[in-house]
Amino acid sequence: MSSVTQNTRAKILNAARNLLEEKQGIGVRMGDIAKAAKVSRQALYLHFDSKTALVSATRDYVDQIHKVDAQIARITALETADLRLSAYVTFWAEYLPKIYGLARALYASRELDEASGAAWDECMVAHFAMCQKIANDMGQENRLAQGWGTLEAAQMMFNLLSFPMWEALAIHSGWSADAYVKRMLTMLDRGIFNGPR
Amino acid sequence: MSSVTQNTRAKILNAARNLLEEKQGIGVRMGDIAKAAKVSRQALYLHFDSKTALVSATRDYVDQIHKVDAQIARITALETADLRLSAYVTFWAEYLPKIYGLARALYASRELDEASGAAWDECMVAHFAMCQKIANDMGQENRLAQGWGTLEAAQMMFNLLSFPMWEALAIHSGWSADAYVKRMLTMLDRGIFNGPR
DNA sequence: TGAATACTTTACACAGTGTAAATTGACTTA
DNA sequence: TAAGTCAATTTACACTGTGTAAAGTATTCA
Repeated sequence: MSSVTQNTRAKILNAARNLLEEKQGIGVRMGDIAKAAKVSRQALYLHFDSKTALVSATRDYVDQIHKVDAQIARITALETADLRLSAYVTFWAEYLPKIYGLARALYASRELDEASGAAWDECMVAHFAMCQKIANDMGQENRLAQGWGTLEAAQMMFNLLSFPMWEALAIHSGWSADAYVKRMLTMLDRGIFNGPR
Repeated sequence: MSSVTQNTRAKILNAARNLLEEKQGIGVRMGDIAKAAKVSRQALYLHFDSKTALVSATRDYVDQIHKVDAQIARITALETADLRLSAYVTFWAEYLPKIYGLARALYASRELDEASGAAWDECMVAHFAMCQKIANDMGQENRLAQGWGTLEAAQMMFNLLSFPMWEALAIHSGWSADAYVKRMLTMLDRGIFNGPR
């Protein structure tokens, strides 16, 4: 009757999510997730083909919880490219800490197996699309600084806002979210785009 | 008589270097290196404690071949911070492709074991020191833009010139070394430092 | 002759992922 | 109540790659 009747798939996804965040994405084994979800390790393979598939599904699940799609839509609907840019960087700085463990797990195994790499790339598609859109809009508004095409601008922006860059600055160097946003916008505004207006 | 009498350690280091570059740092096993060096897999452990130690030693060896120390000394000796900055970015853009496989191998295993992480960090110490030095010099010359302290400037510079950033732009996005240098200098000059003079 | 050195050979322990198959228990349907 | 279905469990094992251990071989040196 009550929502206690959680199905196994959801139990696994929750356990995976909690464990990945708790351990910051490193050294989480299938057996650990199974134990946390109170199912057998084999049950995991009944629902997901591989560890990569599980982590990937967990990311989708978390994105759903955070209503990422709606947030992106909101940002896309903003009036000017400037507004979209700063809203997006702000969103990004709030989003990354929420999925840190998950992102780290995916990013770390990215090089090791084919499937992980693909899973990571898939995550990054939406991010790159947004960067491309903003760079495009800036181009339309004639705001690209000397020496930048829209593609190169998008690529630089994409990498400036990449996960490893955020991790290095926010986690390892201890920058606050505000400092991160402010300085990233500074770099973008001064480096790639012509000052507002 | 001839230099054919290469000792085993050197044979292993050469094999490791060639294989790592050839395979771009991914999927190179101890057995593969042994085979390439024409020694037994166990001989590797006679000379190096672990795979991480071997890769790390290979990096030292390659740095020696490329006379990295001398290059760094040359750059440090330049007159102005501006000259040092552009010489360093140029050096970096020439150096990274030469050690791509090696760097990728170290970077990828960085998260997995303690020792690899330490080995990577050790590589990065010199890089960060140079960034710090340049940011410092810029500060001395009163060239830091509004909103940047020397530490934050050094951190941003360090990460802008990080391996994953270079890899993304030069390898994945296909930027030429020239384009990389030019755009990085643009970002640094406009984003962090006040224009020349 | 005999000891030291450097390497080889063979064997194995260990971790973690993924597969396979037989078994259990609960719920459905006739 | 019996048969059938489905999800999960249990147990066992294959596989990969790193690292360890120990006995054997070949060369050099004294």
